[in-house]
Amino acid sequence: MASLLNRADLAALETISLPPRPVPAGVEFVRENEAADRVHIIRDGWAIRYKTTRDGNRQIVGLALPGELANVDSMLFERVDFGVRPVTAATIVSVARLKLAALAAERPGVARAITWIALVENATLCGWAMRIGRQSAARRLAHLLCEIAARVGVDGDGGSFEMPLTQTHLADAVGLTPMHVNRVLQAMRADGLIATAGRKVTVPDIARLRAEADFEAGYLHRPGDRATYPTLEVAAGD
Amino acid sequence: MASLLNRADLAALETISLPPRPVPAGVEFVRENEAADRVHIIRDGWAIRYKTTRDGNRQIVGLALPGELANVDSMLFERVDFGVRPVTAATIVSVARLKLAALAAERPGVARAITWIALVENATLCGWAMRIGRQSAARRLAHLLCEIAARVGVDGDGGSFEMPLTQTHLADAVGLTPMHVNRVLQAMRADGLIATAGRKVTVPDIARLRAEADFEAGYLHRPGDRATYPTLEVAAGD
DNA sequence: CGGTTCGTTGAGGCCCATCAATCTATGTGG
DNA sequence: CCACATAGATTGATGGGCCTCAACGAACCG
Repeated sequence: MASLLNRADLAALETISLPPRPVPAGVEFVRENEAADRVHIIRDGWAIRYKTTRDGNRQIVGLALPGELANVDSMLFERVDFGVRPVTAATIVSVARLKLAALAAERPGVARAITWIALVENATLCGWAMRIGRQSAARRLAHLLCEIAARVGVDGDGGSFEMPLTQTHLADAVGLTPMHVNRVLQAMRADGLIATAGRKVTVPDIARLRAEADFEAGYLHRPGDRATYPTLEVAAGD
Repeated sequence: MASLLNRADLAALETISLPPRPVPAGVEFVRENEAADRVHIIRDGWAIRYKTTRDGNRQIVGLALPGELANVDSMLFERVDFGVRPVTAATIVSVARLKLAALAAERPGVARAITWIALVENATLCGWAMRIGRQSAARRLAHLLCEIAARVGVDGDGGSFEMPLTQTHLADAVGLTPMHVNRVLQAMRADGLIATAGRKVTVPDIARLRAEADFEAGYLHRPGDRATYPTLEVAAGD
């Protein structure tokens, strides 16, 4: 969010933001199928967006990492149809949805940033749908790990990162059972595609993992790919 | 699109729109993984958004029906990572992406409509991901039919509608093979959940189909659910 | 140090994919 | 108006990827 706004827009956003608030791990701070009157920014920790089926299964439909919005949808929709909860203890900053909508109406830069965020989520979800529908368990998992690595900024061989998701979370993200995720991860470790130690994941050869996953980072539109950011208008202030 | 804009915004949009253009069935007018410098509105006909895997499989990630945008993403992203093609012969109206972005920067109502559209696509994609990842073939198909019925405005028992998608399209939308789709549709017809005649689908008992599909229309945020549309600002002009 | 969450292992089975035809519509040109 | 081409729908046999059920091991934590 912040990196998409110039200084003035950011200051205006801070004016309407509530003070940071801690949320314990696992507490559903956006309730599935209930009204949500605030949009939340994850300041610290990881959160999952998920939907639950009537028969009790869960599908994770997105991750929110530090600096990202948990529920943009709430800006325009009174009711979101997914839940959000932190995986780890988290800190969030909240904004009343109508205030955010009003700010977006006043400030084109804010409106643009919101649209940008929504469209990146869109592209990400398209990819998830394609992989869940059309690719093997191994490829889905490899891709999820590539996506996470890219989002936490790991981009070279031997890079490692903290990965607070359990195998059950991974399963819910890629549409598998935890048992199968476990077996596939074992195979990936045996192949040397990844190494794990506790909650830390290491990628010895990122090109190989990406080849296995058929991963290309473009859809994430990360800062640094500013080639794709139209120069028409405001750029980041700093 | 039109129904989300007031008269003035709509007029402004028309100012920058190119004249309507026919596109034959099956012609990919937005190329997967290539630059797209225009946003297209489907005036007539149905189009599919899809992604292709390296090994040649296809996953449909969205439908664009008359009045809808084919590729909102192109407003902000130079390159989209999905392709779009009409299923039937279609007519489209195009707008240069930078002109649309500029219009959105000038007119909050346009920006809001674009965001609205992006967020509805988001909610729809979340649902698709959940069903592909977590639900049975029968439920996925039933839900897709419910969604289509809702989007074409069929809402009562015995309603019927033209459905130009082939069984292969349906398979690509729900992540199955055409053969399996065929078998599941046969079962649904035998159960009396649907009836088909050529390209026409009839739903004898929509409540039963929706129960089978676990369908709730809320996520589509259709006009008529205006309860969810914040009154903060512009409403439709007519 | 007992409870709880997470990871791991194994056996068995089902849902849906794969491969391979055949059948049916629709349309086209001679 | 019919022979033919082509796309789409249908059917059957077989197999595999992943699920289900059911434990057990390991790590964490108060």
